[in-house]
Amino acid sequence: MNAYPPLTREFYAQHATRVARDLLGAVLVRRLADGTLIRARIVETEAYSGTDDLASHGRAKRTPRNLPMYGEAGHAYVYLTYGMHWLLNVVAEPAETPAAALIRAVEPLEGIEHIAAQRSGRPQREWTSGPARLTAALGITGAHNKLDMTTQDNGLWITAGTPVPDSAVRTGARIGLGKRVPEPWFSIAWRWWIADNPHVSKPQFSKA
DNA sequence: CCGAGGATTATCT
DNA sequence: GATAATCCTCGGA
Repeated sequence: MNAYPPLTREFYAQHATRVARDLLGAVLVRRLADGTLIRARIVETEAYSGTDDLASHGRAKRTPRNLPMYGEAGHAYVYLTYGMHWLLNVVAEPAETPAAALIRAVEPLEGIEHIAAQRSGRPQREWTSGPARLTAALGITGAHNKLDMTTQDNGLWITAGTPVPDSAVRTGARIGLGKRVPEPWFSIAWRWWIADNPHVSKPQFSKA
């Protein structure tokens, strides 16, 4: 019965960098209202952690938008960027510590037809290779903000997959940060992806 | 192949 | 009023 059990709150309560690293290879699961099941392997993530991380929404104070980052680990933090794109994060670390892991890219495993329909007209490798592309493909919006992802009840959770060994993991600077983000935050290697995976958004800034 | 620029709006200063 | 954890299209090489 309980296929695809959600990752535990204890897992998400770890430091955002550990959560982001270990989410590689895990499987994002989405169950639509009509029962359609979509599964996609996580192939790229980023970490945002603490009030001193000047690239994070948690850098300043508590605001209505970043409030979920201060909440309980394992909940979704979904927000709109550039006025049109939804980005999915999972809250990490204990409550009161603003931290989250951004899901940047996934590899479709199941529910391919549904994904293709949402991303029609585009080549397959662009279906879910980007943080806003995957939310569009899986139908994730602001309606999912703050939902608990340690239960299947909300139709959105992550289950364990085949672990990815360090030898297959690459790291680099986070993508898309504003020009005014100071070092070391601008260049810190808080982005993780699976080497040679075609669904990664921008594999080029390679680094072991 | 690549770089430039537009889309579009909630949120913060 | 400016910005933004992005994506897409278009023009040029």
